[in-house]
Amino acid sequence: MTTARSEQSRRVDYSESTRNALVDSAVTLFTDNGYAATSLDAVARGARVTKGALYHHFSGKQALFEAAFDAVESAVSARLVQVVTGPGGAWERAMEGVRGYVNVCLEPSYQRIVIHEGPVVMGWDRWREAEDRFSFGLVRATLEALIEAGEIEALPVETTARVLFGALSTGATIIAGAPDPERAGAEVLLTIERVLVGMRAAGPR
Amino acid sequence: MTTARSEQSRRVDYSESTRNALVDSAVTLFTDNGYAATSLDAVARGARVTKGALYHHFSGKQALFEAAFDAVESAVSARLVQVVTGPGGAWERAMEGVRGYVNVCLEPSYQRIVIHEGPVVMGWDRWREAEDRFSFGLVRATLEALIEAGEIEALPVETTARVLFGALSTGATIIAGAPDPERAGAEVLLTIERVLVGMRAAGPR
DNA sequence: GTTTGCGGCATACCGCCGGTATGGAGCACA
DNA sequence: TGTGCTCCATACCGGCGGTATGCCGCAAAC
Repeated sequence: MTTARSEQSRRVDYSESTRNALVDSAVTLFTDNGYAATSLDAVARGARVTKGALYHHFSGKQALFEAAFDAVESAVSARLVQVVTGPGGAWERAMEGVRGYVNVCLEPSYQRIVIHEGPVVMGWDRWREAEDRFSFGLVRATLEALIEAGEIEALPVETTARVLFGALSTGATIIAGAPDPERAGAEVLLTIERVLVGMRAAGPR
Repeated sequence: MTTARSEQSRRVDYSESTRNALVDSAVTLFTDNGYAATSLDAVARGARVTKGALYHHFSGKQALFEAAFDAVESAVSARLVQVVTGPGGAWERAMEGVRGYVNVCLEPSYQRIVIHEGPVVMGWDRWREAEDRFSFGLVRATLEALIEAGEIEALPVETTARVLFGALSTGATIIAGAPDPERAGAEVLLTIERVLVGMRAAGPR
């Protein structure tokens, strides 16, 4: 790692590092205090720079939020892809994906920045676009795989995937806010599984 | 209606009227521009008063939002109760309730204030409490009725109701944002119905 | 009818925060 | 060694949530 990045000049190294520090600081503060209650001065302080640096790298508070959003989503998606593309049949991989996604939703950063504040801060349309490239895209792909494998009967993929995605994130929110997360997690998984099994319908295997 | 309210003094009539005007103005502006982009001066102007009046009736912006929230929810709940307590068996009433709720979710005020910004502005815990007294309470009660009538097999009511509620509101959001709401509405209803039918499971009738 | 109290609201003002304008420091390239 | 451009700091502005203060008029007390 010491001699890496030798391709680019030292100057852009510094710049990248500053930008990353700003994003990290933003993720932390947005997660802890929410978008509205987080001041840009605080974000800059957390990255040990001033607002001038922040406005050099980002056009404004919204753009900073979107950068934080992308950072969280990228990390999460990378992990989920591993789970969903593992060994086993389509059904097993899907169920494994459900478990994996619920786990992801338990992380405070994902829950607050991506699920809760994302649609409000970015606007629902833009949030929807962004989601297509990340975790929702995975849910949709998994559902398509299930249909292609004949595990569940054909249905409007886009709509079903959206509704399922909503059910999943809602479930994860329940778990995170429950007094007994262990128990709540089991119940949520059972509920989602029951829904999927119900869709298995006519001739599953 | 002319001689109504004769019990209370003219002064409190004025006060109530002012308060209602503020809430109405808040509902309109929060719906159109969202919480963050709505200034209290604008709300006051919309009610043809000043910020002094606003702060006399409400402790701050959050309290004003909650008043708007309650106003929207009250109107909606009243309508939904009519639908759910209509004639017919438990299953029919439930399906009718689903259709009714999806319709409710199509109203911009309900969608933006209650579903989208509510959890963010009020905080998820407080939003959850408030919801118990309104539309979520209805979903839960309907689900309980279904179980009691033996239409679907027993399951953890609270969790299932929450997940179902999430699926419903997500579905409504899809419809509202779809290029062809007619078609999207049909698909969402079909999806939710299929989920519920899947739960009907073992031996309903 | 006069006085007194107080609820209902307007006006003026403060501090914080998002955003902008400006300038300086240092690397790259000629 | 100039020259330009990237990267960032400093200083400042305007808007908005929130507060302090005071007036106006109804209503009860006498």
